[in-house]
Amino acid sequence: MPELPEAETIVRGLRPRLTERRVSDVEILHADVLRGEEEAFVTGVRGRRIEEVGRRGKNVVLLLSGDRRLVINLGMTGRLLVADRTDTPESTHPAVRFLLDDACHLVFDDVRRFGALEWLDPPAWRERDRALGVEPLSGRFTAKGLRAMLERSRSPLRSWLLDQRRLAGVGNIYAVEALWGARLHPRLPARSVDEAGARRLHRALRSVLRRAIEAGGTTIRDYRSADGARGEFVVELEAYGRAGEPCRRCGTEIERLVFSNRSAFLCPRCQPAPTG
DNA sequence: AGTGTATCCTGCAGGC
DNA sequence: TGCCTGCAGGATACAC
Repeated sequence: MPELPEAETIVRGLRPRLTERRVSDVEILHADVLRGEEEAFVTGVRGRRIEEVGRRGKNVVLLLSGDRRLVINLGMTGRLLVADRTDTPESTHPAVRFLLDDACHLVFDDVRRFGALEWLDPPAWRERDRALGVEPLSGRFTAKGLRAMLERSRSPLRSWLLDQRRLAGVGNIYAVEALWGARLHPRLPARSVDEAGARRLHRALRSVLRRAIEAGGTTIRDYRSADGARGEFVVELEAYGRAGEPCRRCGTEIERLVFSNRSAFLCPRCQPAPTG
């Protein structure tokens, strides 16, 4: 999906355009992207004002009047596009359209419809928020804290990083990139990372996420920001999608390996395989 | 606790 | 040109 940097880029684009706007109407084109009842969703959202536009992990969170939240998980191919008219060149698979102040549209567009839109009251939001791990760019995420969390798990590092209950917002691209940056093998068991390794991983995670936000995220194929722009971080990827190409640190060919049904990429020299 | 597998769904690239 | 397979940024449920 859109991972943390892509969600953050979308949020920054949406914020000035959505804040203080009223949702005057909602049009559901594909009800399967709604979690929960369509009726409840429409009546819950319609007529409310958008007070804040935020992010939690990979989720875009719109705070609506009456302390309700519209939580949007973009899945693999979800987009949130703002447009004056109903249709834009970027909106190829509209699933939900929000009419704002009878003036412009917020379109949730999703080719594969793995995305999910949910309308939450305060208790449901608290529960959702609690289920997600620490924000990796917040001050609460420290190298020490990371080390302590890693010590409690035998899970391979790449799987460990993808679990949203531990860190919120890291997906396959940035997990792979951070592990390359920290010189740690994706299959290395979390608890065998030493203190220096944990410090490198902490630093690499924050660095790659920050740099990706600066570049407006990574567009492989479908991802677009709120105004339809592509994410330019793709040219800065060191490992993800580079199988067979030389490692930019040592020149060794980047390898692809598959586990947990997903591709990982690594430099076999910089990121030595765990022994045993 | 962790892993592999399947599922949701569509599109695209590559091989033949 | 068409058909087939594999692959894709995610989340979740299941069996083992």
